[in-house]
Amino acid sequence: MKLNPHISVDCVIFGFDGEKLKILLLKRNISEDGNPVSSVDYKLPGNFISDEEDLNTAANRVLKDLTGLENIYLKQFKVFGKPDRVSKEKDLKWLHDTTGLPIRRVVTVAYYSLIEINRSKIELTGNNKAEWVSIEEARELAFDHNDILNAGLSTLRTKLQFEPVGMELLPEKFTLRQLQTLYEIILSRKLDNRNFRKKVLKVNYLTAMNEKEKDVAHKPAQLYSFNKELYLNNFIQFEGFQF
Amino acid sequence: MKLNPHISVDCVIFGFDGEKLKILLLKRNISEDGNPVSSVDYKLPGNFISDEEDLNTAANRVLKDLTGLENIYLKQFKVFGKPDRVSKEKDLKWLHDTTGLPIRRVVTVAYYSLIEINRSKIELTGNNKAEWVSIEEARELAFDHNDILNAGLSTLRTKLQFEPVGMELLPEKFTLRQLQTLYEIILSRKLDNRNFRKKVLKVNYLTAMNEKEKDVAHKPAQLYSFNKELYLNNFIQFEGFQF
DNA sequence: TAAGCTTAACGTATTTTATACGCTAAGTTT
DNA sequence: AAACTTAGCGTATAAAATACGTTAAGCTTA
Repeated sequence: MKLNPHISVDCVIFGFDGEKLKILLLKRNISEDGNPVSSVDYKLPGNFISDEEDLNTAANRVLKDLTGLENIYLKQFKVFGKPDRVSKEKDLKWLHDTTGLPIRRVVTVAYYSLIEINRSKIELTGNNKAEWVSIEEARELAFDHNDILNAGLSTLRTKLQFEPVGMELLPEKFTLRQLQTLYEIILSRKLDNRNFRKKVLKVNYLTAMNEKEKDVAHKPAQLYSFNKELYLNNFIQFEGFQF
Repeated sequence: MKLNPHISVDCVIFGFDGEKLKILLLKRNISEDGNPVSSVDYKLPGNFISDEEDLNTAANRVLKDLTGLENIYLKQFKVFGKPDRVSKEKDLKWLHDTTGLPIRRVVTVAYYSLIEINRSKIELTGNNKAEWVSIEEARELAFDHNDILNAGLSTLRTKLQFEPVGMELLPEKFTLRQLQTLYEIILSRKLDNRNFRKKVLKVNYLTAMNEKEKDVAHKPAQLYSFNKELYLNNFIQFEGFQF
């Protein structure tokens, strides 16, 4: 029996809660026959794509179905396509086909997405329960999803050096401290706050709001917002903060 | 009738002849019924992949079948997958399937490759004739191959800024002048030769040979080679020349 | 209410890196 | 031997990255 190749889209969805970098995973608590499973299983959100669907459309659909959000930062970053992808027996139960056949080979187009964690209304019902998991805890994923996650994380780190993508993970109004903490966490190192501030304020696409931080036990900081249009207009090839 | 998605691998193969940046294209001179065609048609080398084949393996196979070369710089850079990819009637004749059906949708995993132009023994026979075409002349490609080519070129330019990939396009022994010319052509601007030399000689992965240029009508230059192992060992995340 | 704590916010000195440009050397061609 | 061409070394200046000092503004607590 010859099986056709199937194309799926998987998304590494990043979020930031102010302290940790997180990713949105699907947790399988209950096996298909209704019995509880002993081992906890996570997988990246994803789906097979239909013949008529554009890849980017499919990725956006996965994101919308899960979070309810649209027009979100979402970029393709790699394709995974080993034919022996499904090697472990237990992984087979994750795989469905419209024909009901098990799938021996899947080509996965991997996307990474940056979303503001509080805007997402994640789906808590159903068999696949969505959950924000911090990077350190996100190990032991199904299939080759660990590889995909690591590749996505590496892409995010690299991207951050050359394009101001950090703002996508923050609320519309944010302080420079929040931005710096985010950079520090993604890059895994401390940054000098005075130099960070200098570099960041040199660009013109950060607009100071007429507003300050509230309910903090110290001097409240100025709030800023990211002017995406202004950034895109001045964008030549690369622009961002290099640390 | 429901058609299954098909996955193909297309390669943007770059070469450098000392003066121009070129890409390896397949030229179709004769139509399928044997009559000459009026319009010249080019396409990128590529192939459909079988169910059992790894994507990278498939790309390497395309490269080897065409040039006879193995272990060549070859990197995946983007996936193209609009369902309406085949829109023009004339493009249909390029598409085959093992079943003989026309293909309505193809997902293409695009690779770019850097090869030393003189090492390739390209296949000059057969219906699809391979030809090195300079970038400026490479217009009017079949399907969405123009998009793929442009994306590949953009990837190469960006990559060059951060990793020393230029050497892949040069012979094993090369002069700094050759290297500079290559950089100038890919980046489309003149570089100061004294500063270029300073920056390039600071790295440790360029080894001076005990040999000089020959048969030139001026002072012969020192020959260098690229020590790939040394580069990869010292490689942290990015290293290269930024101009 | 004053002292102490925390983070915001501004500034300066130093080092490193990038850029601009002058000049001599070693070959070939005429 | 003079003219020509590219190789190859150096220095002076500008720009960017880094290190670090200091005051300000609000909150908490004694």
